[in-house]
Amino acid sequence: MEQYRLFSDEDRRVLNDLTSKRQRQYGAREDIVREGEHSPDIHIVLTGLACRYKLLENGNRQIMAFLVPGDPCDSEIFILKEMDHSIGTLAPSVICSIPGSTMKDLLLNRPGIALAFWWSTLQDEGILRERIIDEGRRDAYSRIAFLIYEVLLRMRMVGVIDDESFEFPITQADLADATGLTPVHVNRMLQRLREEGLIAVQGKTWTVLNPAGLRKVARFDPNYLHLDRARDEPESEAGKRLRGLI
Amino acid sequence: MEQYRLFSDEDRRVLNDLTSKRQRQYGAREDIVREGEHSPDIHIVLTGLACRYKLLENGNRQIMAFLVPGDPCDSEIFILKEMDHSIGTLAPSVICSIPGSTMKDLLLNRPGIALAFWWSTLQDEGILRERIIDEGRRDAYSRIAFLIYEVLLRMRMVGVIDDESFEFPITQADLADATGLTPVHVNRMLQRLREEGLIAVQGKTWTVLNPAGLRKVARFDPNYLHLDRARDEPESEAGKRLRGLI
DNA sequence: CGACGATTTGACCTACATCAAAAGAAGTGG
DNA sequence: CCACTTCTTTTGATGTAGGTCAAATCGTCG
Repeated sequence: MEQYRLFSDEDRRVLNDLTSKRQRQYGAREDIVREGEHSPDIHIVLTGLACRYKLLENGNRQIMAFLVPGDPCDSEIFILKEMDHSIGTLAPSVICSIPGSTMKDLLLNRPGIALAFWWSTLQDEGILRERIIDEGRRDAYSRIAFLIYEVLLRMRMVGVIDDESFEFPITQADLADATGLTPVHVNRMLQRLREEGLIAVQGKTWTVLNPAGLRKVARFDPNYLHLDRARDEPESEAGKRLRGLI
Repeated sequence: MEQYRLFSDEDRRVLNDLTSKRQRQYGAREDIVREGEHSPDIHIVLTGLACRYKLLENGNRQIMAFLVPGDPCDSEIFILKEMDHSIGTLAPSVICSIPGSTMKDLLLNRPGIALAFWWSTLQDEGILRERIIDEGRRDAYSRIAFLIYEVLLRMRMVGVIDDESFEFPITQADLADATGLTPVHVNRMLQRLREEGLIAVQGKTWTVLNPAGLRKVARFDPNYLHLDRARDEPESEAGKRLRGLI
């Protein structure tokens, strides 16, 4: 979250405090909150990989967003009666939870932290909107390229990687659920991306061999991630490092 | 916004005050804020119809959301350096603006109003997620049915209509931009919806002849709109009226 | 009335889906 | 360490929803 603004020492202390308590280890493919339940807490992914998804009547699953370390899952969700989607892990992950009452307090009484959460929400919305464009107007090949490029960037943003390789413990079927394609077609598009020398996959480790090429195929414009920081805020070190990539 | 929670008299007064100032009349197809600009204010649609959209490199336009009267456009957007999408009217509309500084103040110092804005943001996100499912997993016919049903419901929510007819001054090309289909195909699907006796369109007035039928075709589950109000909040009159429909 | 945008129709084409089966990986237990 | 199951990836053949292109009709507004 510090991507967006520098916290005061006090804010940072409060956040570190909160996230170090109430941690829980999840296995792969476990639900954190389920559609229809009320979620009294909010959750933050600390390590691993999670996603928002929804199961459809016909048994299909649509993954609507990936959640990488540092991502808060719905900072305001506790005010709702029930979840309109589920959140689950894709890989073994550590998730921490913060009680809704504490969140409410933070959002109303700690402007610095509230601002960071707002930024995160806005970024989330941006990502959702971009996915709509993706599905509406990009073909399968660019769509998958886009998704991979976005994950690369987000993993770099939060500092879990430093180069072009990242752990992405996901199956092609998951990717199909996220892109609205069939697993078969995802497979063919991935083959093409590999043939073109854009990416390489060994086991769960994905490597972007040609970031510029992948970005071009994806027609990726990172403005929706709002990496340019808030107005009138000094740039963080992490931000500077990231700028090399985009 | 009162859909979500009842305001105190004081909150209502503040909001009425703010929205009655700084109103501006827009024609059809005018931009309110453009991608790339910084938006120091937030906007609220008072009458008419607006949308969020993005122009793509190839000239295509993707409409990502419709904004009906009462909808705040990005309550927190003023904290960002620049917009990642544009907001424009589809029909002549009255839009009011609230300065970012005032918004910040409201969000931090008026819990009642802040809560209503949070709810609106969460609903927005829900709508975006639903659109992703729509494009990813529903066929063209249900997709259009879904969109129409959602608009009907949202118009009823905010009380601009009382029955199954509503002003929806949109072209089939707009609808194509919103669904990720071609105008030609939108046309054929609309014909089918009319043949099946589900809807009728005369000019800019759309009528849902068979709400239950349309809802079934759309496989519409309204949980993502969170009409069930907040936890532990008494139900509003508007909410009760609406419940008949869903 | 003329003109320009919106809707409609028809013919044809392609990206992706569907179905089915083979070939690899990878985990499990003996 | 090997047989066995089960999940994942890959390949091939075939089908179809929706795209593309082009022209005709319909509305509406100056």
